[in-house]
Amino acid sequence: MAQNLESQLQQIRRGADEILVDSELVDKLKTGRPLRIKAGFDPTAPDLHLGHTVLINKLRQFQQLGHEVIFLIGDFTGMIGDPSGKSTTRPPLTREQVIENARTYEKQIFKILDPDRTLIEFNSSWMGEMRAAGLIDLAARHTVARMLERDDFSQRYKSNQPIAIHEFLYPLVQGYDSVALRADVELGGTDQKFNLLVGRQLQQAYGQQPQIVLTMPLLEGLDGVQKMSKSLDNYIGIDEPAEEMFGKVMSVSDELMWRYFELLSFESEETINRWRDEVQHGANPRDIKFRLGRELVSRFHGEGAGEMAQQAFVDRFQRNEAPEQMPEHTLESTDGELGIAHLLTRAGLTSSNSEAFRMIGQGAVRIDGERIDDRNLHISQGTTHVYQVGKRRFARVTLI
RNA sequence: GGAGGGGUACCCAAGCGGUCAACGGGGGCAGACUGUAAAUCUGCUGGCUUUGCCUUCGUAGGUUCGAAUCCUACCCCCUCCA
Repeated sequence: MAQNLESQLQQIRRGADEILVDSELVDKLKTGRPLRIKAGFDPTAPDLHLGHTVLINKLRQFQQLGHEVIFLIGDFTGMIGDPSGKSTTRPPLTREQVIENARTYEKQIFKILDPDRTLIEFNSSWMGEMRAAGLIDLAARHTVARMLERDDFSQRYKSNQPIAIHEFLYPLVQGYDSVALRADVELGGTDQKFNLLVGRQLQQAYGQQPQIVLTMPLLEGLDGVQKMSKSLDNYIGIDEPAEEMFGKVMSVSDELMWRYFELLSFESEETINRWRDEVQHGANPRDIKFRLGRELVSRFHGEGAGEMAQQAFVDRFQRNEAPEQMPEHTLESTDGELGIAHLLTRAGLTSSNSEAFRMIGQGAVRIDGERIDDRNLHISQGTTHVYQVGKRRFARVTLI
């Protein structure tokens, strides 16, 4: 199972932002024993998106290289609330929320990780046992000055915003998790660097070899600029319908596509480089993007789902066909008919009559595939048509 | 506690008595084009019983023929000083 050192290192480094300390990683790999790879997840975000999977993919890679993966669900720390990058104190989650979210995590990650070679741990299992004396002992191993090195803490401290004592405990507890698990390597996003380094420091304080810290970049969202996040609505959720997911991948710019390949694809770097080369020599980037879409959709929706999603995409956007599945509505007419604008709005295709009129004016509205331009069109009772606004909004409406 | 600056549409940001449903940018949507829901170009981006009407510029009043623009009070944010 163990591959030669150079090849392992090359794979591990792929996409990584930083490896601290690289030479120590080499030493650990040289021992030939399976390393214990830790990654912690704060169970506050039960719906994973592709941004989260960057880290999980890296875990999978370690797994395939024969190492032992520990997926740590921070159910205990989740009750504290990670202050990283936040300017204000976060409200803690309730016990029930944490447990609920943790279950969702477990369900989702095995679309990527091999369940037989993944150890799932909850940090409540040791933190819940820890007595106050233990916690104070832990707190004694780190200093306030070092805590204040962290940028967000120092910002808040300087600008006189409150920092509750428990927020200092978060990095300590996360670091202690590495002690409890005897982690060899810990993965995290670049925003986790400080916490990960506390782990190194604590491990040494408890007489262990410090873990290697490997940070992964935060994946850019669909806009290509800001990090993928739900609140910015620039994300691809791993639970999204196949066609939706495929479409969103296709909407990624040609440039950003390569970033997605690097961080999300399981194809080898050589293969990806070859495709990049092909595009430079005139190949259509769309076809390469198709591959990415197929790979990702199949990963989350099962073998063959990617091909089907691609076919649906081609039918819809290249041949301009209506999708097979669309919302159905039955609307009541007034005086035996209904104005087109009202119909579109009541069918949910436009958000207001004014918008409906605008769409008609822009030539965006089709009935059974025929473009209409009469804003005063009335549809008569007893008819069923497929109404379309733009390329993506469809509904089959029956008027009674 | 003192001094000053500011709150405008999804976001940023102009406007400072009528020509303002409100410049510009971002985002979003649509159209064209296209080898893609890439890129590029163009348009749209309050509502309605839609070519006319109604409601918006922190909140509530007031002045005026007429206010986002002036006045009063209140709420909220920011900067500096203590």
